[in-house]
Amino acid sequence: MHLIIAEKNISANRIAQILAGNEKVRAKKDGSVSTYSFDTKTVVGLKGHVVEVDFEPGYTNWRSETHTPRTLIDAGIVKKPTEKKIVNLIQKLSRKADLVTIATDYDTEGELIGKEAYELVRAVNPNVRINRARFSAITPAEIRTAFENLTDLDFDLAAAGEARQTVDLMWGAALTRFISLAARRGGKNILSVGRVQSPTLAMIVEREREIESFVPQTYWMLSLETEKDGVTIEARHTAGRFTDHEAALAAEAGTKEPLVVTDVKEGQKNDRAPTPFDTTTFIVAASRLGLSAANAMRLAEDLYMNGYISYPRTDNTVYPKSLNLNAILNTLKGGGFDKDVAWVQQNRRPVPTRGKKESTDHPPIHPTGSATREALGQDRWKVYELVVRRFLATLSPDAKWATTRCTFDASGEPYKATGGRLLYAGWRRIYPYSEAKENILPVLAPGERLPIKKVNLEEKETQPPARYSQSRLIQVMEELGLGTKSTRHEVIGKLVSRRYVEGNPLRPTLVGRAVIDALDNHAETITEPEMTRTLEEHMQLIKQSRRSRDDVVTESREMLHRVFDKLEAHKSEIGTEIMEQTAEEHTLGPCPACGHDLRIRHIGVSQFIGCTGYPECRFNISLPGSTWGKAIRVEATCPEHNLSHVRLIRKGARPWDIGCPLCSHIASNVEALRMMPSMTDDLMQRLHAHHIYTVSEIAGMQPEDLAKAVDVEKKEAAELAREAEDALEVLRRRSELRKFVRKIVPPRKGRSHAKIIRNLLEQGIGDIHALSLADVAAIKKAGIPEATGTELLDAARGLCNERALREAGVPAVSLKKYQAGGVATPDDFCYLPIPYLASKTGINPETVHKHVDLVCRHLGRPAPQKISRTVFERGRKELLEVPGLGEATVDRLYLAGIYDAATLRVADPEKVSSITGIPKARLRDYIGHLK
DNA sequence: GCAAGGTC
Repeated sequence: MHLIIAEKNISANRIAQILAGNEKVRAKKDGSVSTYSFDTKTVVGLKGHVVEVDFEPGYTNWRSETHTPRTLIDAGIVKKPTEKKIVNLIQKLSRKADLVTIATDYDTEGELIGKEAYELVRAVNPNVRINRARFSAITPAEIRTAFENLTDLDFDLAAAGEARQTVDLMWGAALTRFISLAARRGGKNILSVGRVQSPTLAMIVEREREIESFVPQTYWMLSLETEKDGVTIEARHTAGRFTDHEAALAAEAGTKEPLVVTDVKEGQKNDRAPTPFDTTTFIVAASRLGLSAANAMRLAEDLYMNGYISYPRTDNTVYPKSLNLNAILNTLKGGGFDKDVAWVQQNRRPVPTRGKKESTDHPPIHPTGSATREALGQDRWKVYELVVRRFLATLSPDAKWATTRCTFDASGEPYKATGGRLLYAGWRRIYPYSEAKENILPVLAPGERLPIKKVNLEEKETQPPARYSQSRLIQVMEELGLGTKSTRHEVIGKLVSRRYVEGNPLRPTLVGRAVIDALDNHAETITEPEMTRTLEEHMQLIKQSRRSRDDVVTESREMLHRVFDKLEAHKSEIGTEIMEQTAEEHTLGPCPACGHDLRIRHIGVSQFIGCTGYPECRFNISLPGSTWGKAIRVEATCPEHNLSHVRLIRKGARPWDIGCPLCSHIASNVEALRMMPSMTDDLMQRLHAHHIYTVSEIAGMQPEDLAKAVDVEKKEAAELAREAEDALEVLRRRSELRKFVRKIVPPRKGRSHAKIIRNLLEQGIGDIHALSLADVAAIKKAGIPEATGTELLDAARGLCNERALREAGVPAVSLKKYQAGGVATPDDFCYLPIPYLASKTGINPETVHKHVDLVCRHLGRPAPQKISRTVFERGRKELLEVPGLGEATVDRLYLAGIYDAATLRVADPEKVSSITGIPKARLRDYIGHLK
């Protein structure tokens, strides 16, 4: 069997189809992994890297005393499978193979991925022949040629990739651990460091610094308006920017009629058709359509997986010879682009445009299938149309412009105007994404005199450099060689998720700045793109067998040791610097009570806003628990309280904007304060003026302090505190009700618990006790369906009964026995005869009496007489001696208070029968017997 | 819990 290993499933399938020719390919799924077989060949796709490098065991504990971050530099490195299913399948197939061909992508990572597959094969089949197919596009011609000219795996090329892996892992992991530990950050808040991410972050930080330190310069622009044949012409002073105001004013004053045309130059300009899309230019073009880098890539991958466009991760801007451009045009025919395709076929440029970069891995991004707007949906269609139009544009002729340059003299002051007219639209009729603005000047001749309609002197300021947009950053990263076509957009995502940067255009956060500061001061190697350049040079040498992988890695290890010499010497300094700089991230502004800073505090799952003046100042604002989202500070500030706004963020959920924490605190407590009977608007204002916002604060205050604060008598203050206590109690019960309802009523769309509680409150149901007394109709009105409502009522009643009995003093253990015997309510205790209770629960009648006595007393009812155990047992015996009277009947007689011969003898058969259901005749027999 | 690189 000939096993062919491709880089990914989709390539495996296409390689199989091409090699099989007319033969049918059998696709088989083994678990979740597909194989494609024909003849004696089987093709299987990897998933890129199926193994990952990691440190040898023993380095998992970040805080280990022996395995410190520095020891990671010299730690052994192992490869471990990340895609177990694929690894197992490859090895299973390898055992049976007599030839293995590695057919991964034609680039460094592809060679490394190929070598990983090679090692997996060798591990189970040491003797099988393994060779390599190299192709730069999966087209029939390329694939066939590649398989007719099989070569060997290039181990030097793969070793270059391995060197990169090792260097990245040890630098990244060691520095990440060091700096996170120094700044005491763990879990989700670690501070990551890496060869690509750190220089990228440094660029964003650097740009922000430039913006902050930018000093705007004032300058002046001078222009005039003239007119010919009713067309306004704007001409600018040839001096351009005037930095000297006096000079600008003088030029303005000197601009006088006559205005004479001094020169007219007509020319032509070629407007070159755009070059084929690689990943970066595609992302830039997509960002003009309003798509973020990550979104553009997601949509492109989707289109690729469904066969509409070619592989979207490429560095190539030159169509390979093997790519059949005519066939692609034919594929697009008949669809929504029919007219455009026909035009391109008729007017096609002799050779397609080509960009500066040419590589072997994949062709430029181009359409591969025809699609409709309906089938793709809005966003995918936007991207598909962009790819199609770009492809067509690269085959279209250049556009041509007629240009006019005109100079004027206004009594000695020189002016100029330029015009442009589109002579031939060429590619511009296909590709409307970049605007081409025409400015048509009227026909002018030298010596002609024109009127001056207006002279404008505009004062302007130089602008700071712009922040990086995502797409601009990706362009710059590419220029600097940072990251790859597949990873650049992910790096930005990583910086965002580490909360190093935010917004688009990208701004660094305080954490982002602090990390770059620390690294710049003590480990600048990792913040500079230079490191990537050097690494690439070294990789180049490895590829050419001029240096070994181990040699390059050893050199890198030594460098990292020197970096650690510096870092470790300044560990505590680095830590405090980062912590001090980032503390601000949680600081919101002045405490209303004492003026110190308010700060967001996170303690476990709970979070709140506290005062840095604690414990002298105890002012604080509670926040929802972190399950609702982590509280962070946001840009906006409350003009009234001068506090930063707060937001709760949670993965996968929309952010919850709390806004000004103090405004929100006040608003959410007004209702509770109004529950106090003596509360007035005026009183509330006085409380707020003293930074007292909650009923619990009022309840917790000393009357004299409260009296002083709101300027009332001490007696009144004491009354206020009492009212606050009552309000608190109501609130406590309300919150208990909320929890209770939440536990029993499952949440459903359009039926939020908040809404249910509101409805219940409207009906006067404010706690569990009130709920237990409600009827199903009322519950239904609150928006709970009947079945759930009944369940809710039963649960509420059960809980209230149990509470009443517990409160009366019935011990928990006995309570369980009563409940098991069907005795659940306080009424049961008061009205059921003691012998019945004792018999039903197996509890000693004397104990039962004690419980009944407790409950009756609690309810203010008279307690029944005590029955001793001996009386009870003797009575039972007496009753059982009556002929025809059995155990079951005795238990029923208990219900009517009959427990011995004496009580039975004096019983009224009529009454007893109605209670117990025992026929009157039988009762008369029993009584007759006793008499 | 760390990187960057493949791919989904």
